[in-house]
Amino acid sequence: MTDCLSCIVRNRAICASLRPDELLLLGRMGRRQRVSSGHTLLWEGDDAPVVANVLEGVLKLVAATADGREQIVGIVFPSDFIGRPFGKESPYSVSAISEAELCIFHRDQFDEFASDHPHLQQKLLRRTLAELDRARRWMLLLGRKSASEKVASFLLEMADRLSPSPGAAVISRGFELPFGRQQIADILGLTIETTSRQLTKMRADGLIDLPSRRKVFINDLAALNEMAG
Amino acid sequence: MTDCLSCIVRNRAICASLRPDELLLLGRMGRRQRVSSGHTLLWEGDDAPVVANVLEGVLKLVAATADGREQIVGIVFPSDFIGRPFGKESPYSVSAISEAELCIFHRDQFDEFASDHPHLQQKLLRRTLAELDRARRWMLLLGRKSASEKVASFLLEMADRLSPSPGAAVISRGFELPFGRQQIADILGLTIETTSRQLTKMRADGLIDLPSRRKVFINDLAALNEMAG
DNA sequence: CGCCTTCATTGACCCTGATCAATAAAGCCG
DNA sequence: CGGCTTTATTGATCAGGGTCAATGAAGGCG
Repeated sequence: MTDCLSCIVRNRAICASLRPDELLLLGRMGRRQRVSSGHTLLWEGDDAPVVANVLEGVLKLVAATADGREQIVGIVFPSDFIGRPFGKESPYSVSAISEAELCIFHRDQFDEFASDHPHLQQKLLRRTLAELDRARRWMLLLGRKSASEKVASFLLEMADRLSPSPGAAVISRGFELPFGRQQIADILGLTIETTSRQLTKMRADGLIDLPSRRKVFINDLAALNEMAG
Repeated sequence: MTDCLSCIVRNRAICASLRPDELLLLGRMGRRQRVSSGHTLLWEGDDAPVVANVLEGVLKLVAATADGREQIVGIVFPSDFIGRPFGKESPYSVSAISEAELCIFHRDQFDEFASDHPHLQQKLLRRTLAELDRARRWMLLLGRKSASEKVASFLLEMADRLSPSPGAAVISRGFELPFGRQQIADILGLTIETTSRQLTKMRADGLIDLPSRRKVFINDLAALNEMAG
């Protein structure tokens, strides 16, 4: 079974409004694919003939300067969308930062399907607007916040986005970041050293615990919120 | 005549796909409004009961930290859209930075109209995707570029966006920025002093001319491109 | 025209975060 | 387990850009 019905069906955020026959049609258009951590699906500036729906895993969107400095401009979690419907080339590269499972569509085919299904298009619009809001809040962080404010904001955002259900007590149970230190630095517009120092200081001050490289416990949520500004 | 048909009709980017009767209906829903420079239409965090279409003038989208640092997260030119279709509260404030003329719609009414007109919704989706791409390129600038790279990138982007028609030789004729120095600083995540020093240096190096406070001539486009990275 | 306000430029100094370099701790695999 | 690679931490130093302060130039208006 090469189609992608099961993954589409699971993605209720996008497809809740489709009828069963429409769902079936969309599912048949998709192709399931596993990608391994570190693999780059799309390169910045290349033609992007596909869009995809993320089932499992985490991916990053990376923009880079000519001399190799990198900025992560988006983080893609399960049920998020990759690629540029109605677009041509991808303005950033897309790489998996963990094992991931995708449902891939030919862009033209998907665009056509979307054009014929206003409800799907409306869902896409809502998600894109939400993503734009998130990007803009991130611009405030990148342009105006200090290193400590950046790291505190990052931990709070991750505690929120990594919660399986909204309001779940992911904070009290701690959580596991899908990123290494360099990737956190690339998200925050910092160096790996500054990121590490800030985390170490927050642990020393008792705000957080770092039981392993990627695990985080938040001890003092109020102080962290204060710190994030 | 309080309706807004003429301004809607002019906005071909959004409305090119609507039939004449649909256009008329949409035009009747809108209300024309002039706003003066400096006036804030929407406040960050407030409920935003309207969306609007910009006819004339320039507006800024501003996000701010609790202690008052500001970052401009979007610039709104004529034919652009303001507000958050399908959203509730505005995550940033919207202020006019020049005399502006808008066509304002009640959000609920507009949402309903959009839901019934897939072509309009598709246009909105395309614009939102383009805006998201722009925001993400800006994140690279904010997170990873030096002051001189930021200012050079800014001048090039403005030369491009202020061209009346794509490819028009706005560069050779020079152009007038709709921003003061503080606003440029707020766009680039710099201070006004650093912005001023960079511009002065570029003029001293012969890359640009600054015949008046807001006018810019680009003398050496290649060098500026090089500098922008 | 001349006063006054706003906006921009320039200078001196300092601090945050980058850079360079060394060490330490985890993961990986035979 | 022990060697090897990758990733993270820590230290020392430096510089880009922020901060504070003064000056200068434009625009607004009676």
